Amino acid sequence: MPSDRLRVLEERTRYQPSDVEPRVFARWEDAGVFHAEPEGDATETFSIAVPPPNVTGVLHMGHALNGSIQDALIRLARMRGKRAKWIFGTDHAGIATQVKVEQALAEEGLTRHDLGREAFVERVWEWRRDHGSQITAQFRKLGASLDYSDERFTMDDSYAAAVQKVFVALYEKGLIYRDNYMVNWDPGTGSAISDLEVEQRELEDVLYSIDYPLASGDGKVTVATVRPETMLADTAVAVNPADERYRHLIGQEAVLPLTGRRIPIIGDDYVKTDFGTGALKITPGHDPNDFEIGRRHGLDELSAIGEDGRITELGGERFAGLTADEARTAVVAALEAEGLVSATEPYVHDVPHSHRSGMRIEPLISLQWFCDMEKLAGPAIAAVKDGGLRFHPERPWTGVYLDWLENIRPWCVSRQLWWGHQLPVWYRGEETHVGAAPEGEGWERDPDVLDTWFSSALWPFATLGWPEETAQLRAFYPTDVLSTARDIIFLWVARMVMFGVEFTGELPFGDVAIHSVIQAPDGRRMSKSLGTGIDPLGLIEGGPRPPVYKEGGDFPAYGADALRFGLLASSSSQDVRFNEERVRQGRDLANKLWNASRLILLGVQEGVEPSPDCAETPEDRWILSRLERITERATAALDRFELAAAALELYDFFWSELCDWYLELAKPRLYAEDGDRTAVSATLLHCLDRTLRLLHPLMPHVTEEIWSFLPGAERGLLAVAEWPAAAPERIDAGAEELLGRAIAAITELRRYRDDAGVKPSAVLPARLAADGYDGTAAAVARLARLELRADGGAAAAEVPVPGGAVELLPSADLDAEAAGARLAARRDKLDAEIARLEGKLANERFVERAPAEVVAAEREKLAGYRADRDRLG
RNA sequence: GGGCGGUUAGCUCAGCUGGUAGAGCGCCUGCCUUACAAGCAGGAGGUCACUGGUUCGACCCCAGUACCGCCCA
Repeated sequence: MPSDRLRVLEERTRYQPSDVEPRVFARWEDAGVFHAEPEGDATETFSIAVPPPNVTGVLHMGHALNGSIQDALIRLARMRGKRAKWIFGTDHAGIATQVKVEQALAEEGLTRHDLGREAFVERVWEWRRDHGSQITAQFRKLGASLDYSDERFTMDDSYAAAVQKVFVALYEKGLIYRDNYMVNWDPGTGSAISDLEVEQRELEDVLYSIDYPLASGDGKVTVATVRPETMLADTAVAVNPADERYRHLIGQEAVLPLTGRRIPIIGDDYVKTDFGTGALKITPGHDPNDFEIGRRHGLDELSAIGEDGRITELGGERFAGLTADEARTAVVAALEAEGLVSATEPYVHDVPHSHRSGMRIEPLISLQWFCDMEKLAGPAIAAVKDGGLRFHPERPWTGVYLDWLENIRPWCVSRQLWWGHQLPVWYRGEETHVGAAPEGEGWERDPDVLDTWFSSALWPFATLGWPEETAQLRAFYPTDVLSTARDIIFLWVARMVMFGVEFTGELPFGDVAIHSVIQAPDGRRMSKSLGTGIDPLGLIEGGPRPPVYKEGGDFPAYGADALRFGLLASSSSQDVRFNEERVRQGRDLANKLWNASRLILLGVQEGVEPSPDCAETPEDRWILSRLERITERATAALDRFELAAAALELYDFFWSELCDWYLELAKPRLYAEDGDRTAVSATLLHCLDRTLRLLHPLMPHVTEEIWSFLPGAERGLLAVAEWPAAAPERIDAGAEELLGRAIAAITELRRYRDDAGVKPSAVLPARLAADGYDGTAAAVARLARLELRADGGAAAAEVPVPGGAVELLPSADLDAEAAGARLAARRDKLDAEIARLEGKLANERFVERAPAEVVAAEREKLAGYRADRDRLG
């Protein structure tokens, strides 16, 4: 009779995550297991700084996967007895948040300019108060053991102080400077954005060939361009000095149509002779490549398009004030009127677009603040080369990281936004002051804010109180691991490393775990705007399938453990398509765990506690041996950041070895009415205890819940139970060999029965004529449904098994003829194998050159096949 | 233009330092066998993209080709 404590186990034949998960999570939080004090014994610490999610964001599949990975690592460390802190917080996400609040304002018919800067920023803070905790709640639903009691925000006062200190320090070192430089102007947000926020999109444009008359009056030079409207700001024509057609023109001048301006014809290797006409109009003010060429040749930098996206006074009365698009039409018309457009052709090319607003980038020369990254990159490169910083998997990400750093470009860090860290820069006339607000009259603060990524580059140490020498900083910095997707290597990883080394003198983390980007099931990018996004909460709690699923219907409530398992099991170094089946596999695993636990916990002898020292049969020794092997393998996989391998190997062990074989083998002893069931009970409980520990980092809720039913003295929470150390001395090769035979024999016999059409319930009389079944014969007989006898006369059929055969005796349930087809097929297969091996072994070169153990193994295989073949007759 | 990755069962993906390929789902046959039908037993299904090379032996190493994808310019 189960005690009251176990009643729920008896009643529930299906595991219900929705009942369990919130309850278990509350237990962890109430016990304070997520919080790590920086003080205490000198035991080891372990920390991970969560890549801060956008404060206004919602949990997406990337968060869910990354959260599952980090949580597994943190939980593993916690179980190892380390003071494990998963640093929690959110990012103010300048552009994204500002856009969101502006959209809300728009619904009231307002713009941020109606409110003014101060009121607008206050509005954003309000928004943050109202919506900022959403993603926190979602991380909790995932079971993430973040230290929620110690939350950071990149706009906290202390964090802002850190940002300012970094800015000022870099400025004083000359690494931050103000310059007129070409930037990616995003007309959508009205701000400059960094190179990393630009994405290339393929677009069909028209390539125009335009004639520029030579100033000498003697002929013309024809240039090709997709942006004719920028010609108003042309300051040169360039040709390749190696180009025979044009070489003689270098040094001459052309007359810029519509304006009459005379511009030089220059020679530059950049010009491709086989593209377009081989002559290039140079517009340093509106094209990044032209900008570089312009600087090389000392050309003027004119702006025909302003920050408002309209033609400047450079366009004269005819064009000034037009949008760039309108100007294109007008300029082409004007050129055509003068007969200067000599050709047009469709042209498909990559065009930069804002990752933020989706609008086409307008390259402009603009006065911005830049960070010179070259000096900072040196130590970041060295960190990888001297092994202090390790990527997992090493390839190809180490190379990607190094390539970027080795070709690093200045970083435009100012943004024309209101929400963010306003630059600590003041101007008065020609004076510039950088730092705290200056004394005196007439200073005006630079209205721009810093790129959000500038502040997130400080995340691993600013969250711990830097620049103050806090206890937290001492205990938890450097952090141990940064886990993220490949698309964030430059945005976060590299910059965190650069700033970490520069300001703390230490790498912010030693290991970088790069995980898959999860694509939509149809292979496209997962994105809300494409309608290809899948909400992780919909999988945890159930809900309608999003539009990517044509078949529609609802997701069942798979639960957080199922989602975690599914994501971890399908994540590798490659990008992967989201696979609902893996989540289902996770749910099935949770259910199987629940039910295996029911079998064990409701079946064991009362008062017995888990113990690995009670083996009394070969199968006991076998499962204890297997348990040590999986412990070793799973631990190694986790330590190598191979979460998928850990998940799948644990699944395999639990399902295919523990459940399919050991539980079945143990049942007779477990159910025995008389006698002492201590040994089998203790061993079963030990198997369960160990399995729960091993699976806990991956599936924390279900394992914690089952843990609470394990017998024994006050066990405490699984979340802080000890991670098992592998005990190699329990590996028992003899038992593994013995059970390997038994399992193979049972499988062989079942196959025979099935092929011979024997009723599943029939128990066949049989005689064992094989060696190596000491202590397992009874189990073989039971699981293959045989009744073993010593006599019985002539066999009706022989089934080859390792070490010999099982002779099936005549009985009403056995129609030996029915197995004929199968036997014939098996003979054929054996004949083919024998022929193949004979051929291989007859090859002198193989016998001579292959390692002796390989040859011996092949010989042994051949002998085995021949013996089986003989038995089949 | 430069670089990186992929191509393995119907689908989604594993496959460690070369020794005749695996999982989940799907499919077929049987099972309500007292933990689990979200289950159990058995089965079918693969010229590992293509072409050469190295090797006793290649999914794995090398060279090239095709297609798909990503990053950088």
